Amino acid sequence: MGKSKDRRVERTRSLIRNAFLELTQEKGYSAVTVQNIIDRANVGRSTFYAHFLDKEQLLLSEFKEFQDFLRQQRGNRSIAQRDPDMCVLGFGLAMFEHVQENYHHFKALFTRQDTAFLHQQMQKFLVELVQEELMAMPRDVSSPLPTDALAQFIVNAYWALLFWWCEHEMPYSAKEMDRLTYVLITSGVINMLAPQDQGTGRGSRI
Amino acid sequence: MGKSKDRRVERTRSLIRNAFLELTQEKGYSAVTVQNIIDRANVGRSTFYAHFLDKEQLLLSEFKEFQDFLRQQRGNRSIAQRDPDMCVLGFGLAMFEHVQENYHHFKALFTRQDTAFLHQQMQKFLVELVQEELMAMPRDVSSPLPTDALAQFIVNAYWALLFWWCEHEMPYSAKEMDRLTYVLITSGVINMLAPQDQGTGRGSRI
Amino acid sequence: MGKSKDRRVERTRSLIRNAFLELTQEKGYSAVTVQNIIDRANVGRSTFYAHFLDKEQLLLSEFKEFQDFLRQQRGNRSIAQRDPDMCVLGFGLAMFEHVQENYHHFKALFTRQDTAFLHQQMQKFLVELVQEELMAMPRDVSSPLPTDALAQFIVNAYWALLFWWCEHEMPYSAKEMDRLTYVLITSGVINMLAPQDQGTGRGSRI
Amino acid sequence: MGKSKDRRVERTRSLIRNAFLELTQEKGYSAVTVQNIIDRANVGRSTFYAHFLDKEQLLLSEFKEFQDFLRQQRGNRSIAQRDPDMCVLGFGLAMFEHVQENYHHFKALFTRQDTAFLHQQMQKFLVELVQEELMAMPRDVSSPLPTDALAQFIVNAYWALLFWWCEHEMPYSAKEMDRLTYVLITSGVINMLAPQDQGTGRGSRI
DNA sequence: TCCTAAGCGAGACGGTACGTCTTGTCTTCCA
DNA sequence: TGGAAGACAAGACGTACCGTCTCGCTTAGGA
Repeated sequence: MGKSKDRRVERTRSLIRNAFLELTQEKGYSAVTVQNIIDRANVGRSTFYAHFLDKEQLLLSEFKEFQDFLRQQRGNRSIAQRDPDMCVLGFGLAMFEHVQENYHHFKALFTRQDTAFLHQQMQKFLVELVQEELMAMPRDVSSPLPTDALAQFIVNAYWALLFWWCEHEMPYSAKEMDRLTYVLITSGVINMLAPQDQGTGRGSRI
Repeated sequence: MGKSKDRRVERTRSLIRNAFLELTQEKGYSAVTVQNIIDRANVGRSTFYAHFLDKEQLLLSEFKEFQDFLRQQRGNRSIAQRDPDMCVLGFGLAMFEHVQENYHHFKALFTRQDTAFLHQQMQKFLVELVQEELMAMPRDVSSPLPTDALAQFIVNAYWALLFWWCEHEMPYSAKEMDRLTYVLITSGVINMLAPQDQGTGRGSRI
Repeated sequence: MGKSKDRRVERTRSLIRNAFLELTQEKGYSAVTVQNIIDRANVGRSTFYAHFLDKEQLLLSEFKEFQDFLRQQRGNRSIAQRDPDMCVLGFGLAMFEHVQENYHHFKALFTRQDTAFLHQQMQKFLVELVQEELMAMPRDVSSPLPTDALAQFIVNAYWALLFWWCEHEMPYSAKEMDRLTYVLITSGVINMLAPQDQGTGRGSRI
Repeated sequence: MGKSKDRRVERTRSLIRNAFLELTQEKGYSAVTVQNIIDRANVGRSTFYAHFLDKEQLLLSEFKEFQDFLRQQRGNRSIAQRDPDMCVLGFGLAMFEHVQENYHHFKALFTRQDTAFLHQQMQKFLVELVQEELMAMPRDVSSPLPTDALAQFIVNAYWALLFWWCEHEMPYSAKEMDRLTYVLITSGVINMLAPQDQGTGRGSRI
């Protein structure tokens, strides 16, 4: 009863994804044409369109699993809660680590000025993720900024640092980056400029 | 030496820019074609290319004046320094106000998912602006993060809030937005969640 | 010897032929795709190609039996020869009658401007048929036109009238059509314009 | 005021038509792709489609002038009428001659089995031409066949002989072909088989 | 005031990539 | 294990834009 599918399907998808990955790293996302991809993958034009709506969706599909992975970090909260620092921003370390592992791929996608839709898609996803967490937290209702604005800020901070990190060939470890970002977000720039009290001793994460 | 120029030149540029503005607001940047623009402007195709390199540069040229305006805020520092809050982040209020004044234009450019290059261009510009300021500041050399990373963080924070503000039809005044962003950046999220000491009393701006 | 084949084979061929017939009548031959046929017939793609070389051959195969039927009329000559009119052009009446019986099918195949290969195939077949007959006849060797040209003329005449007949929803009986065509071919247009001697009394058919 | 058009337009159309002609003769009509044509003509794809609806219309447009030429033969009737043979079927000789002059082009278009639409288009045109003439003639209203059927017969006869002529590398002169066709049409096959009175002495053409 | 260089509209053009379509082959799976 | 189902490569199609170009017409500004 298991639908079983044709084994070729997975092979073809794989050929296409790999060809795309290679080409993206070689020439940058927007310079790659569908023709390039199918030539490299030795695949028919219609086959490409049978599997992916277009080049954009192909890229986004690559990030679906990344998103699932990040979302899954939230599931680990029961463990995370034992470590009081591992809470709302639990996805941070995982994200830095994942990017580090697939450095070449992300580098190609971050340095070029195309792929904006990717960034927006990812940020939108993260905003939702963070927002859900924020809403679940007990917090002062008189807070001046709505939750979504706050989430926007947090995600952008992470993204900015992630971007910078990639562009500069990862001068810090993933753990350090996560830590630094966390401090910036929670305690602000002050601690970065005049690190008198280092901010982190202040209590549990957020 | 006074080359005097043909008066028609300015007229033509204006026709093109207006047509472009209208169309962008109607259909979003990426849906507008050069053909659309020249039709609306009643202008020949070659005329368009005589004045602008392409559609992208046309948009960027619109932002050149915005950038000059923002850069100019730095020149006002002598005055600003009397108000200790008006320092490195002096461009903030001006930016919120400018966007507010040209709301419809910015709204079209912010809500859609195209125009990534614009955002990147603007952020790159702002990063440089902020970075210069940061470098001019006396600061602890042992600061864990390099200046450009810090600038990246600051600019992204402003941009994230600006974006959010536009998307939600400006629920706060420009002054309030600037204030909130400032607090987020300097003192972190803590103050937003549990606003016990409001953060601003902590000292002069950065 | 009668290995009975697989009954499914015949069933499948039938499904395909019927689907094809329906679709041809609905949209005209050339608008029908192999995909259309197999969808309508609930049959796999390879199944189609297992049974027919391609769409064209499928149509031609439909006409094979028609051709056999027409050729068979020559076999009836022993009877035909008693009627001196039933000779070389003996296939004529049979052809008109057959078309009349399968009017809807032929209508679809004649009115549209595709199916040229069908017409050419049929005409080629008829030309051979007629030519054989002509060659068997005792005739003046000094005849100005070669036999095949003559056969070409004769067949085209029949086909032209058949075509016209179908297009105009068969305003005459099959017998009348055969008679008229016969007269046109043998005695020419003269008799049609000024039918003084009606031409048919001139002797036996050709 | 005189439209004058761009001179390039005519040049481009010419390049395309020539490329098409060459290719058609080399590989046959249906084997020629639009890409082939524009490659050979050194012309952009969109340019092709700006000038011609598609490959089919390109071919038909080539025949428009042929049709005009044939129609024009009717205009010569005032002269024709002095020669009583030159009347309704006046287009015949002109047609055979024209085909002879452009033999290679027509050969390519007649021998292959793809171009059916061309034949039908030309026949439809000729049927109308002949029909108009027939209608203008004083004739017995009791004629058994409608004018259009008669026209169909006449045109098909001409076309059949023209086709045969081309396929066999023009074994007769254009004048002879016209004569033979004329006799077949007016007096029927009888005269071809037993050419006792050659038929032409019978009076004026039709 | 005339003349001439430039600005301009109009739009043809070569070119590139797109997403759709159909064909005939080839592989997998299932009864 | 033989035949149905359908995935696949191949490649033509017609469309949409792009940025370059060639025209003449109009018009401003210097002579």
